[in-house]
Amino acid sequence: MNFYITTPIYYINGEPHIGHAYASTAADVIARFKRLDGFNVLFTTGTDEHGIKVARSAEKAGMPVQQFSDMVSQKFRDMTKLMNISNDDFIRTTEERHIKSAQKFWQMLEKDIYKDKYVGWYDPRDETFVTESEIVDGKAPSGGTVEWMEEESYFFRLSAYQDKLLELYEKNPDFIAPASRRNEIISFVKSGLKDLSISRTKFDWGIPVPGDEKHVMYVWIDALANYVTLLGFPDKPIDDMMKECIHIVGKEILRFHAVYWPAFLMAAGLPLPKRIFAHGWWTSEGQKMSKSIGNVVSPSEMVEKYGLSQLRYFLFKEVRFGEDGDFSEAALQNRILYDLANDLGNLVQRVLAFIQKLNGHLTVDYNFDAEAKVLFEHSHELVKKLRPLIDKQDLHAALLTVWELISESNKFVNDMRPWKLAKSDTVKLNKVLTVLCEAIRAIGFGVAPFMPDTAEKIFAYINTAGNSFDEINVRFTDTDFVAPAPLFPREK
RNA sequence: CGCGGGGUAGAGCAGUCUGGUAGCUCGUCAGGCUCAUAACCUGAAGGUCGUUGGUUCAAAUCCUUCCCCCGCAACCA
Repeated sequence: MNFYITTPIYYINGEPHIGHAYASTAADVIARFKRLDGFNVLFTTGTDEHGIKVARSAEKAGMPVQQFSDMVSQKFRDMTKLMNISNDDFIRTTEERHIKSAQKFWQMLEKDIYKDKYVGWYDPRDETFVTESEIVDGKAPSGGTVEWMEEESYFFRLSAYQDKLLELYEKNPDFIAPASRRNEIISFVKSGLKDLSISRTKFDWGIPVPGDEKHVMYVWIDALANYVTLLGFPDKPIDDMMKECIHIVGKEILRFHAVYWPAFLMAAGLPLPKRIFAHGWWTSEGQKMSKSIGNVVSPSEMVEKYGLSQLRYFLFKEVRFGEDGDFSEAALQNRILYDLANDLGNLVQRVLAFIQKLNGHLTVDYNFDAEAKVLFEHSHELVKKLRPLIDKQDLHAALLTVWELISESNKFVNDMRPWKLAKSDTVKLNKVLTVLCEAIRAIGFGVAPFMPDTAEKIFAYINTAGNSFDEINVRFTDTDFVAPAPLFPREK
């Protein structure tokens, strides 16, 4: 079974911050889950490098634009590494393979492309045309100063796709998620689609339009085409992967992905992705992230201060995926202390340290009593419960589900009192410890997509490879375990 | 008449689409356990679900009146 998941390709006009890390990590969690579940996964990310804004930023930085792009793109690559993102590929829109792909893509749209003259106001900040009514004091809605434009431009017949798009949304209720976003897009499309200007002549930092080299492609055609470039388009067939594709995007670029992109694909006669999922935005300590307030959250700072697993966990536990949320260090500290140290870390420690007291040897006994049987079954059901949640990108609910098993296991220890059994009933003790190892292994797999390095430690303690969910069905055998160290030590 | 989101225990939130004993996390109080990172487990207190009127046998949930808060400017997911 194939599975294709993408992050947005990040526009290199600024530095990577927590928002980029968030989108990439979300896609990473899903990709890792799917790999553990046996899927043939393609997981991609990259940078979007063309357009007048990048050209101007390079100018401001006093660098040749290509050199500027190389530099900023590298920062995004570094962020990917920092967050332990397991992407299979990293695309840059300035690469040869992409230029070729985007040009071919353009040619496949040609039946819906016509040349006309555009006269009116242009907002260079958003790279969009604005109407008179949108302009206030010479500024566009984005706040950018508008410029008068009178130029020849190619147009895409977007208006011709209005009904087809509405039909698409109708027939595939899950094409756009979460549902609230879907409604926004539908009402936008219903309000009427105008043809889209898709080329520029005012600057040349872009992909040349095939056959008319004084035009450069509109950045969004260029950027969206990355998703087919990554599949080897135009040299390889893309259908099998594209149909299984989930695009993770920020809510601010949902329109491009949920309206323009499927319209382009329909025009090109290419298959559509399965779903566009729009995530929400983070505020920082209750306020909008802003350079002037100085509260932009830096992923590298947070990783350094709190740890990678800790940060990754927080991003999906604190807020339901798809909604907006607030990033606060106090909240992060609480989650680390309560959820990670007290619940998860302490469970692993109390069980494995106890086994160390018994000479570090686990004597397996699967003839479970009623209580152990229940925990055993719940452990084996965990992945089954997670699967549908991951498939609807409900990462928050997935974590809650894992934590239910953690709580149940902690309660089980309290109820069974293995420290008493060690003195009175070693037969029962072995059963209790065996099922607890089963639970810990299941929890390790539940946590693995979110916190790969924490899962690795857990697996090392219980002699598990951790490469596939199938390992859950393999029974433990009598083994010596190494002494565990606390997973999330409290501060001294 | 601009658009959107929100007002549910001390705090942060779920539940509202598909009406039917108000739930979660943290905090507070009491108890249990002593294996474990003073961690873990159990119980209790605490809410007339912003306001008005209505529909209904029944409304946090549907319709209606009004009030309040936050975004919609910038770097940006």
